[in-house]
Amino acid sequence: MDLEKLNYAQRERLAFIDFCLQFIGQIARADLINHFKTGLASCSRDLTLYRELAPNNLELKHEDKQYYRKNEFQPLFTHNPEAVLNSLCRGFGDGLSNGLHPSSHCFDATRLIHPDSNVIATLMRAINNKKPVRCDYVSLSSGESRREIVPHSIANNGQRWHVRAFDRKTDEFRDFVCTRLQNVSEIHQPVSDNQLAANDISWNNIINVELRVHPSVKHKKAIELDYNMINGVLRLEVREALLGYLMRQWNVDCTKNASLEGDEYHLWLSHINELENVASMKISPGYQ
Amino acid sequence: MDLEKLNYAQRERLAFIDFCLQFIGQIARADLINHFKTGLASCSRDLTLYRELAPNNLELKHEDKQYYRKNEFQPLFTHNPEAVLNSLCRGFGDGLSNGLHPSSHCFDATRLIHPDSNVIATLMRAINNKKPVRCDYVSLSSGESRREIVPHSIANNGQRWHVRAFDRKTDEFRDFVCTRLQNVSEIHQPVSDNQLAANDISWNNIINVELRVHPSVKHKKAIELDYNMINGVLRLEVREALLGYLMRQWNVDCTKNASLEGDEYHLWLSHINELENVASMKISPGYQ
DNA sequence: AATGATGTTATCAAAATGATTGCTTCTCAT
DNA sequence: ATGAGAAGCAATCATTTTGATAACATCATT
Repeated sequence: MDLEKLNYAQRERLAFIDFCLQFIGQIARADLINHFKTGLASCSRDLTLYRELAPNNLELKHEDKQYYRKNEFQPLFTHNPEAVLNSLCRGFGDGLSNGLHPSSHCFDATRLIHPDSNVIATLMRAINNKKPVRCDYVSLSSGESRREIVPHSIANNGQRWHVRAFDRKTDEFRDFVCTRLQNVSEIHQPVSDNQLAANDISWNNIINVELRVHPSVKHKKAIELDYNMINGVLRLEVREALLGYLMRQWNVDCTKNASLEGDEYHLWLSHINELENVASMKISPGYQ
Repeated sequence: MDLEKLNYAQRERLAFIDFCLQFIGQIARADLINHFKTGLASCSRDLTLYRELAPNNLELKHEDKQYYRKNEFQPLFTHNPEAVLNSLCRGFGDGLSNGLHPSSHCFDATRLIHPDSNVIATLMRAINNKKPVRCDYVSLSSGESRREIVPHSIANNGQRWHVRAFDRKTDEFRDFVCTRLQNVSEIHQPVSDNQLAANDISWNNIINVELRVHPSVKHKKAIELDYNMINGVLRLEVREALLGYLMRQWNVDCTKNASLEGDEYHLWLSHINELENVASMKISPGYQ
């Protein structure tokens, strides 16, 4: 029997069983019924099929009529850690949210900023259509104003979702915070080439940086483990436009001699291939 | 025709169509085939069904043989913004990762710390089973040591995934960074009550805090929009044990008179119902 | 005007699913 | 210790869904 030959729905249910066994340790028929709104007999069939594919993965305990993960468990599916944690926090099953929380013991960081789904939708479509967008924007520095922007990407900077766009007011590419956009609407006009992503130099410029454990850290190994460093070094390629955010998000000490003090500095920027003219770096801890 | 009456797989495909129209603006049969590995005729059926359910949502453009979102579009499914952005960045379709990235224009913040999937699995199962765990832990303050801990929750503090657990070495509840745990294995022994979640006082204690726009911010409205504040106030209920992380994650100025300087301080802690003895607050910006 | 790519519709066979039944196993309360 | 109850299993059959195929439609391109 081959996993590939099964249909999407069947694979999905098997993956669910696999997931529950691995990350919860147990599964009952009722869980499957709840999640997939499937019939009773189907669940038995699914469990039987799973058992055939992986006989050593589970066993039924009659005390509580649940299937338990056996020690010899070998996952049938590869579970990406990020996706797993997301599933545990928010519920398994993207797209259709049927509210089943696999775990009440897993908590993602509190998000205080929630972009509006319609704003995201309008922006994403405009990006896809290569069309400009008209909106009211409330800037931190200059307050509210009506704008025309030509968006090309959406990115999270660790705190907020930004849209990267050509700003027709200032004639340059800038980041706009998604939650500060209001009354967004696509403009059905063509866009001149110079306002498209290909011309956003600091977006397209990839910077190589090298991070090391901050010298003030007592037990280097802890940080090396966190960042999965090889020989104490973590090499990254980052868009120039996003570099400053990254440094701030991860509290990277950007002084030349790692001279910042504070428990939060676990990393130090030990090398960067272009230090000059990286505008986004101005928000980095200790930069110049 | 009623959405509820359709089976899971069918609803999923309709949700996918709905999602693509709303957040990409278009969809072709090939996209469905790619994603669900479904037959050709099925896709036509799905699109036909979708059209029956929402005749004004899409139209076929023959120039490129794609279905396009119409202006009158009304979503058939509710798309949670967080889930949407996740889908755009990582691909639609949890559980089964078939690698279809709906968008190459959407980027989540760079994650530099990736917990090991097996460690998470072992921890989650131990939590569910209320069992202790033996592991090697590399602490920032005291280095490497063998430990026994009794975990009860996993939480992200904005940067890292932590496991909240009773530490048998220090006889108190503590946070352990998931990536610093090695050689993790469940101990098949019962746990005494005082080591279980119910006894983790600072975890169970919910603190009420009130955040306001930092007085140094020029255009208050921008921040109010970000945090969807009501009358300039954002009220939160936070676990005491996590409060300090939250304050640091969101750069909340925790001085009494909002006296911290720096562009990153958008928020100010204007009220807290218990200020004394909140140990986790010691990492908060400007606390005491 | 022919060609090719893609979508549509109809039809039929194959596969998956739902529902029902009778059975088993084990726990728990009596 | 024993019978009721809960949950799972396996077999069967009806129903629904899906896959495959073919004939046709539409439009852009050449």
